[in-house]
Amino acid sequence: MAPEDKPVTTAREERYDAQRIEQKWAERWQSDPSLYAADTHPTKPKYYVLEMLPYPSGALHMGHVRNYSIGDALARYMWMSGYNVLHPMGWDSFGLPAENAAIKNNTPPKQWTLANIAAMKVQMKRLGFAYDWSREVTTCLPDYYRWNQWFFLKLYESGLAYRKKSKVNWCPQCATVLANEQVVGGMCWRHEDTPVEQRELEQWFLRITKYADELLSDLENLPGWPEKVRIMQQNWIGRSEGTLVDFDLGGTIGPAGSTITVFTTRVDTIYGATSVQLAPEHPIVKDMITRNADLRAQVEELIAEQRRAKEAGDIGAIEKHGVFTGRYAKNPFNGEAVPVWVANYILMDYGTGAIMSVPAHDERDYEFAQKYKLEIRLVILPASTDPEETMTAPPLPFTTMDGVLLSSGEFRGLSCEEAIRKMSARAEEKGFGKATVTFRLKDWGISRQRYWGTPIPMVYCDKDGVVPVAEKDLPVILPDNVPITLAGGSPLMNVPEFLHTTCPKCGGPARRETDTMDTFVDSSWYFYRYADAQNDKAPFDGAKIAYWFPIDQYIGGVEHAILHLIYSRFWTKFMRDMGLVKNGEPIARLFTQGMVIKDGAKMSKSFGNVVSPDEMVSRYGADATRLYSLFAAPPDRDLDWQESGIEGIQRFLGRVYRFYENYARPHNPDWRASLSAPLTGSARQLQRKLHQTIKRVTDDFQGRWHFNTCISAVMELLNDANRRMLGSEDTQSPATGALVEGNEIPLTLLAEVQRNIALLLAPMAPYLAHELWEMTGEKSNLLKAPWPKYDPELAKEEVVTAVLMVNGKLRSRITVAADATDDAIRKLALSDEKIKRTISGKQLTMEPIVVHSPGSKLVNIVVR
RNA sequence: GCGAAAGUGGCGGAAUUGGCAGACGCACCAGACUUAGGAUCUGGCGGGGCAACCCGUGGGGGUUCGACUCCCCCCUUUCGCACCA
Repeated sequence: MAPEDKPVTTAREERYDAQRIEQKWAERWQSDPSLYAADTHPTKPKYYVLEMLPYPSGALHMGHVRNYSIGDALARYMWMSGYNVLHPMGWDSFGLPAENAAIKNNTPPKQWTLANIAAMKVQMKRLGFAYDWSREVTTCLPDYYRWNQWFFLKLYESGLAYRKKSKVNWCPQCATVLANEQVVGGMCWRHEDTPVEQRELEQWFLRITKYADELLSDLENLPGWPEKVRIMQQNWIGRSEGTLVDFDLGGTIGPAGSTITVFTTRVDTIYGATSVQLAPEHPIVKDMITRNADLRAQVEELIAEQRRAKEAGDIGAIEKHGVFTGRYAKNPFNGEAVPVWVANYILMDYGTGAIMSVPAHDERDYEFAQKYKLEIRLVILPASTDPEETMTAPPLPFTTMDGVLLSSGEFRGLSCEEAIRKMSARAEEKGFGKATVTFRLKDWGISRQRYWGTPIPMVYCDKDGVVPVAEKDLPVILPDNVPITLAGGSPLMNVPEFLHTTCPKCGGPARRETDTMDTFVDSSWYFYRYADAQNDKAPFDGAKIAYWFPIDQYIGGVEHAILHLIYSRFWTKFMRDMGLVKNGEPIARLFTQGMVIKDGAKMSKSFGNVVSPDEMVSRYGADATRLYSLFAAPPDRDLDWQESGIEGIQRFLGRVYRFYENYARPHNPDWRASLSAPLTGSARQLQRKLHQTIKRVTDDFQGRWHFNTCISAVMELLNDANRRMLGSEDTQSPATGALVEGNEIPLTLLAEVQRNIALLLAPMAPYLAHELWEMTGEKSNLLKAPWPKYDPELAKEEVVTAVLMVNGKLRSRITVAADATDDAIRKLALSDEKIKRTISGKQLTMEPIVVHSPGSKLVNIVVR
């Protein structure tokens, strides 16, 4: 090797300076706004990768960084794999915190929000996330929310938006109504200590229940969704097949009528019904108790009790109470009159708010009947019961469907399943009931008595009633400079210029709806807007949706499993029925990442364990921050943030950098030459390691997304390469790091290793990877450089370690050829000195077992 | 109560299909280079034992030549649902 071919050795003091490198590349990237733009005339296959858009609270937190690091790694990998990638970002920017900030700082919500967006965008750019900012969506701006209003009009036209007075959830802290989905264990989803109250209000609802069946059944078509999320949605929808049965009260009681309709999933047990139980808030109860002050007081106590339990979040645990109303209702199947009770364990908002009580075959009814000494009547015999021994009935209650009806008139002897079918049919035929399906899912109440949201585009006219705003008059602009208070009703009521308008129908004076929309409306379709963000004629162009949808990969926290993700699915189905889109589901694959925790608790202000991304970036760099968030845990698990861990990653990046610094020789003509002759010895081993590493990283990007193991694979490769480059101790001073004469690693191989490490790190640590790419003399843009391919032949081992076991215990190891036959391996194993010692004096009980696994072999010798 | 996931060194975590338990990193220990080291490099690092060896993946049983991995029972933690008729 000629002296000038010796690698340029730089001073060891030349350290990895993340700030310098990241500054340099950030400037280059930002000078080209089209760098991350999706191709609008695509010839390549598409890939739409999306991370949940943030609420612009003012600063990113580590959960965001983790979320976006995963998404960005995937987007960059897909670019390198030759896809036309759509990777957008936006702001879920309506919502209460802006109003709270307005009160606190005396800053208008708009100003506060837009300033936060600007600040967070700077953070995102500093972190190097590759977003197509030309498609940015900001939900609080009229060019977005006008389409919320447009959709609302379409929903109204289709009868899917309606107004109704009803009991609604009210958070006194937020001073607004909440959707059912926003009530968590009786508490407000934003204020975990604030019990939700019930208020009677006139509200706008979206008829999500129209799609209840489809929302449920289509879960089957989402194999790319986590099982957990599908189950949560399934439970939330809560489909339940059953029967409605009318129990006659023998004369009209009051305005609410003369019958009680009960809902049951087990009509087969109806001959065992010994009472009817009503929810305390059932309308007919009022009519039953008007003349009895004592009864009235007791029922009021039941209502209060239920409310308290609901607010405490432990409904389900309260002790069962009830009162007898003095009335009887007739069971239409056997004509028997059973007592009517009011009980605190009956919920008004499920089924009909009335049940038939069958103590022998329902645990709750059993408990209640025991307490109040109501009759318990066995009407099902489990199939396992011996008919000869009917006297020894099984312990009550039992709820098995695997049984036969007993004492049930003409239905006696039928199986439960058959009985349910026949009895439902009978009820319908005789006109006292029918088979039915109920859902737990309720319509989505979207009215909010708040300022910072999309105005609902409706007008109230004394002459024409409720009138929608004309499409051409959209958007209904949310006025600026509105005084914000948390007292009484929407702040918009106090803005005369907004409130007073003219009726779109008659032109007479009218007033506007002053409630605004739930912010979950904004996020129900925002991802469609990314496909056509500049469109001012329509929310989007259908052809563009047809190309990009469904979203190939959506990434976010599991806390949105129900709220956002069920609303989004509903919105898509509605748009499909409008003919606006062709897909019935918005998201093909969903990934829910784990939380970021520290010191055993979720990072939160209240716990005081928040780590600021800005601080991490300025201390360790964006690459280290991102890479650590990928390295510390598999992405679906919780991540335990440890400062020392990110230091380790920073050291690793420093080692990578020095590996290029120390061995950089872009002037060598051999540098870019490809390897020709087959390698041997140490070089061959390094080459093998390289190809194995490419395989491991590629497999993970395509499969499990265990970036932690990807990164460790690259670490191993680097360690291996460094060791081999340093050579043996006697010829090499570790301090200088210079290549030495006689080193077995050809420069072409070294160059190949360096090129590939840059490629493998490109999705996860983009700044450094770009710098390294340049250091190797590459001129092309790493962002779209082809992802490396491994050669299975080169990855293959030629000799492998065979593990020798005796009776399943490790005893020795030998090296054998990778293609050695089982017999040859057995022979070698049995002649191994250690093995001979271990098995001397014992008998082989069977032929030694030989196992081939990738990269190794195993022999188990069974002796006695 | 129901459902789901998890439990592996001092710590984060690896072991992709039943086949070398502890990869990789952190922390720690020793050494090198140094005026210095919170830089860098080298080596060590589950427990016990001088050693041959023995023990070890929450606990107990089982299947198997072989179990972190499969089956049964139990314990703990986290999450979701919770009187849904």
